[in-house]
Amino acid sequence: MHSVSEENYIKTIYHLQEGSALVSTNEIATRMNTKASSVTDMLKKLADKNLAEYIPYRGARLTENGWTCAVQIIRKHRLWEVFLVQKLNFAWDEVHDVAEQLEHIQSRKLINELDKLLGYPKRDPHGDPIPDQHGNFEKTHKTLVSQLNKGDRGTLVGVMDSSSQFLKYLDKHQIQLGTSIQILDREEFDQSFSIQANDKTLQISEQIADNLYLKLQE
Amino acid sequence: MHSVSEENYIKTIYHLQEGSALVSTNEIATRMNTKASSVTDMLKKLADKNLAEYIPYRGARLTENGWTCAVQIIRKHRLWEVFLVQKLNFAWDEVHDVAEQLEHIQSRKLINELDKLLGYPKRDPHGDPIPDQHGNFEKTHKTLVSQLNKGDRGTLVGVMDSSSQFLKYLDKHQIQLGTSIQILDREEFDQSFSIQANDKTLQISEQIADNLYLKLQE
DNA sequence: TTTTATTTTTAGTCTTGTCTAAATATTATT
DNA sequence: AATAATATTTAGACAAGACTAAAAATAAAA
Repeated sequence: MHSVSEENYIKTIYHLQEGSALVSTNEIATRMNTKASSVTDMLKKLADKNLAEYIPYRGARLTENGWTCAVQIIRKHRLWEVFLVQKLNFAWDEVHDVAEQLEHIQSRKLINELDKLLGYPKRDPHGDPIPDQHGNFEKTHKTLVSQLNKGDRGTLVGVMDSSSQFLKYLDKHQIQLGTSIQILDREEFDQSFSIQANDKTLQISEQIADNLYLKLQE
Repeated sequence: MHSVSEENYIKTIYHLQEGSALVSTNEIATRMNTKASSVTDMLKKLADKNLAEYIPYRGARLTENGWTCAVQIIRKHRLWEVFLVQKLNFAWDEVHDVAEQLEHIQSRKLINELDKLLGYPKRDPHGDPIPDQHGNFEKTHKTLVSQLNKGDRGTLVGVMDSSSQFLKYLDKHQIQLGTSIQILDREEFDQSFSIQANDKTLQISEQIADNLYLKLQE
């Protein structure tokens, strides 16, 4: 088995890695609130264990092994999130920290039974897909609001940032997964948007538009 | 918060401590499969944090603080055990190791909501009482079979050893919590017992008799 | 293409928790 | 009460993970 630390690095690399590109030491350090030197140390360890490929001064990427491992951690994280919301009355902005602890519990049976208890959910409370036992999961095709144009419409299917702060903002404006959203206007000056949600018009900053994923209506 | 290691020591001392007596370094070491020297180190740490009172060469006992902490860990452990059995189809001999991991998850809300989900159970799957939020729990008065005499009878309310091995033995003989047991005879030679359970007569060794708790019938 | 700035790595240190081996206390035995 | 046996502590070492500061490599700018 892998240590909690190793698992956290694997998860982080997974999230930062796009395709087969290398992830830089600094990116990992920033994301994990740690120092680049610590990352270097760990990348060597992960490479030794054949979980990542590490090219000095260039960065790292997950191996097949590492990828499999990452997907299982993410499966656990997301299933626990569903559990917390569905069974334990957590709000969607409260689940992340606890799930971060729970995702490291080691027990195949535990996680598969949890999956069954929850009815084999396909999505977590933030709209992210949940891998099954074999690591397969739906690829969502979703677009950031910040990349849309006037007139586009769709429904909210995910959020980029799942910090409590951001989710509370959405709650305040009654925006949740499934909410129908239309782009009314785009302000060139500050890249802010005017959108329609819940029959109300709302001004959102570029930063917010950068964290909302829509599934477009064709 | 306390580290996982600290929590494990606190829990162990709690289980070994009878009344306000001191628990010896060696007892702790044996129970935890570790070395006496490691225990000494940790006892100093726990004393510094005011979780235990440590008297060199004499042993240690929990402080008020340590006791409160222990009870909360035990509350978590036992609630998770109930969850695993009731909601995730675990057998009573499968829960211990996983609960041992889960008991260290830090979230007040998590554990209280879990308690609610389970209907505020009073006992875990091995018959041990579950402390409430405030640390209060039923004191069971129970007696080890090994201390009973010919003719005594009662119902099984708990087991001392909750290892998978032992519990599987009980399963094999269809002995479970609530099973009515009568002491038919006691063999002076090897301290073994002849008991009646489920309308069947069974010979049990002293070791087994040492791990079964009965609530006596008056 | 040098020079400068940034990124990454190395070297050395620290903390937590563990271990072994040796030293010291305590308990049991004669 | 002296000696033997057992229990406990100290001293020193190690592994995992993290950090700082300095060195080396890469990227950007002049």
